[in-house]
Amino acid sequence: MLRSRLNFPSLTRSSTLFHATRASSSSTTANARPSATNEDIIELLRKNVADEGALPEPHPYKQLAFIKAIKAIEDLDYPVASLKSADARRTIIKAKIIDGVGDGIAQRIATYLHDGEESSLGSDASNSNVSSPLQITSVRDPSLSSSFDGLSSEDDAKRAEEEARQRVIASLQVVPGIGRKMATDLVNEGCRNLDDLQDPYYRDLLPPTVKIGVDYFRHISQYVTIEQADLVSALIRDILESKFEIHPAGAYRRSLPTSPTLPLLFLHPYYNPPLALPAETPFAPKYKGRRPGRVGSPFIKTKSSDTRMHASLMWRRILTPLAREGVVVGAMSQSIERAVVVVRLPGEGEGREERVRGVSEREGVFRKAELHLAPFKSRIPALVALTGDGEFIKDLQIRARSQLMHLSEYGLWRWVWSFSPSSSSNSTATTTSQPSEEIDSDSITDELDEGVWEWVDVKREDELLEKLGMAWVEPSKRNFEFIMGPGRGSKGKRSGKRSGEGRRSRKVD
DNA sequence: CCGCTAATACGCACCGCGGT
DNA sequence: ACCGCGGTGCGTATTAGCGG
Repeated sequence: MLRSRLNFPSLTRSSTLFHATRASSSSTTANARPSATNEDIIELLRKNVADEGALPEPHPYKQLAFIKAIKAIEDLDYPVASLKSADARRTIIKAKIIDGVGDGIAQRIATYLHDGEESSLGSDASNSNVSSPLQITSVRDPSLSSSFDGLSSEDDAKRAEEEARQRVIASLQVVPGIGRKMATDLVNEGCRNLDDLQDPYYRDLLPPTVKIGVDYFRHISQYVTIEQADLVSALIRDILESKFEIHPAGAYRRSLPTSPTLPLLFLHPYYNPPLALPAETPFAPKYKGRRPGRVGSPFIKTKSSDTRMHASLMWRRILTPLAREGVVVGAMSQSIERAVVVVRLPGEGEGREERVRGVSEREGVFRKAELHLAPFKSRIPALVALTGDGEFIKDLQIRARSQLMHLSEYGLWRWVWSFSPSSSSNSTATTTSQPSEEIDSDSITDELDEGVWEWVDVKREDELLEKLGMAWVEPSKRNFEFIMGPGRGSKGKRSGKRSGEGRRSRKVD
């Protein structure tokens, strides 16, 4: 039961079930007529088996599918009718949480449950009164057209109505994961404010990650203090197996008093996958100068199929134990090497019981954390990359490139030519092969791309900085964005830069 | 017909840029 | 200084294809 409150993929089935049954029992009392028993449904499916068998060429797997569904429904400990929704289309979706029930059988069940009502499959009778844009106005101003018949006042009303609508759309977007599109859709469905999102009707429309956002956005929009960060990291260290090395990074490691999120770096000696070489040669940069778009945040965020995800260390040894211990409440995004989660701060002297209860009662203080799992051999570059800040990293990467090296959160590589400069007849080749030469990507021809990236092992942070020609910089002094200031750097819109110290000359070499 | 996987489509957030 | 636009990357939802 506790587990079913989580929104991780492997638990999606049970959690959906949890919400579905509760939702229907609480909100659909008006139209729910759970007269149809599970036996009725089974009877219906038995008939389907027989019908299929009566055909000249019965489809064996089809029959098998019906039989499998019958078995599943027999084992159910709740009435299928409780999955019935006001909208037949949503009944179909809900019915599919039963094992062995897919599109076809779900449709049959829904048709059966909704039989006799106007709103059968295909027609949207039940939907029309919800999706109408007039829903908002009819709620806000029931006497819209009846009391006034002057044209101008009607126009005014319309304008006011549209403004109200836009206000609602804007207000919904404070929830992380809800943008313009989703907010507009929700309003079109009749959602009138943030509180409505708690209603199972709208909740069911949200992807799991956004549900977490809805539940906790008031918490996770608040900054994490140093004390809170210490509290959480200590508890996590305590819970996870001791082989894990855990480093709080980001603004916390830079000694800023607060930060919008808590980045945690996890290292485990067994997690040490082979690394891909840098994708680009030093002479074929995808972009000249600064890369467009936002600065990528470290570590793999790309897709990971459910099965791979659940086999992963991130899932089995980090997220699962932390959820079980009442620390991780839910995930807003997750992949093999990176998860953005909501964590609950442990209360004074709380044990596991109290923490878990706090999570299920939604009592306590919740904050956002980023969990990064790095390959063990990437320990140092990962630590540097996660400590930041952006300008400091950018500076390091520019230095690396100027020395024909490549720095990422995964490692440091040195470019080595695969041909000997003396054997080349091309004169430009010999000159540009000197690492000290200035790189001018325009004048370089393709043949010069021939070379390989060679791994540069670094054991300590100062070693990495030194290899890039930089003297040691304390983590607390790596707030370069602050130093750049409004004069040089383009943006000064970070709100969490109230700390006046950390001033440091930009020239570090 | 179900359920799994891989490929594809889509939505969102964010950044830089140019217009105001 | 601010706003809207377009491009980019990320993550999720959706779809197609296939074995059972």
